[in-house]
Amino acid sequence: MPRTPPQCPMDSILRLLMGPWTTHIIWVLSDQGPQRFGVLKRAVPGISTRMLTERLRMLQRAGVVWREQAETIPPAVTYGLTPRGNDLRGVLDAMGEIAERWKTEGVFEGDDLGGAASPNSRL
Amino acid sequence: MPRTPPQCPMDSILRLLMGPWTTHIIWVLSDQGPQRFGVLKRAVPGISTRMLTERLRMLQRAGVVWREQAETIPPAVTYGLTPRGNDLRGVLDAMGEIAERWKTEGVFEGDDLGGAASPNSRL
DNA sequence: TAAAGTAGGGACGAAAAAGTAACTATAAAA
DNA sequence: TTTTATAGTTACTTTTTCGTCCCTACTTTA
Repeated sequence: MPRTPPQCPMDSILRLLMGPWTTHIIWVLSDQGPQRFGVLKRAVPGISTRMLTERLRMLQRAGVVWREQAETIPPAVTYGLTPRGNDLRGVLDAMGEIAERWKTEGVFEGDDLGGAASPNSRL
Repeated sequence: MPRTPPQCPMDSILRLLMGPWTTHIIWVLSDQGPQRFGVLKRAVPGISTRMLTERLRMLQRAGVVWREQAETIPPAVTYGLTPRGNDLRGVLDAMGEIAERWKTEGVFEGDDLGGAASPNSRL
C-alpha cells in the first residue's frame, strides 16, 4: 500500500478492512458468534497462524473485536465482535448482496480480477 | 494476496475492491461523473500513471467502468461507471457513513491500523 | 513415555506489489 | 524550434507482504 497521507476516515477504514483475510474473519465472527482461536482458524481455511494472530491484533487495536483469555493452563482465548464490529456487518451484507447478484449475472467467469495482472505476475 | 481457492463471490468482489486505489477511483467517478484520464489522475493525488492505468483496466474487465477513446491525435480517453459500477456506490456510502461516525468517536487517533504492523515494518 | 493440543512469538526468505524513470506518437502553443 | 500535452507501455528497482518452519509451557491422552 502506498504512502497515502490521507487524513481521510474512509481511507483508514479501508486500510482496516482491506487486508487479505480481514473481512472473512469478521464475517465468521458475525455469523457464528464468538469463537476460540483454533475454531476460528479452521473456519478460515488456508490462513496461517501468523496471519490470523496479526489480523486479530489489528482488529482488536481498532476496537472491532474483543479478546478474552482464560488463564487456564492450555490457555483458552475467545474472540468476538464489539458493537463497533457489528457496524461493519451492514457493509458486508451489502457487498454480499451485490456479489450474489453479479454471480447470477456471470460476472466472475474468467475470474482474473483483482491482481496486478499485467506487470510482474508470475515472473 | 494468498491463494484463496475460493469460488466465493464475496472473495471475488473483495479482490476487486481491495486494491489500494480502487475505491478511491470509483468514488471519484461516482461523485464527479465520467472523467478523462488526466483529470482522474489529478483527482486521486499520489497515484502513479502505471497504477491508475492498471486499476482502470481491471475495473473495465470486471464491467465496472467503461472506457471511451476518441481517436484524435492527442488521444482523449474518458472513463465512467457502468450500471454495475453504480451498484458499488451503496457499499461505499455505507462505509463512508461508518467512517464518519468512527471519526467523531476518535477511533483513528493513533492510526497504525491496517498494516502488518509487527514483523517487518520499517526495517 | 511419548505425542498432541492450545495460543501464539520470532526469524528467514521468496514472491508479489508498487514506485520511478524512460519511452511512444502527434499536434498545438510559445 | 523547442516545449507541452495526451494516454499510456515497458523495464528496472525497491518495498512490503506473507507463508514456512521452529520455539514456548503445560496438560491430557494414547
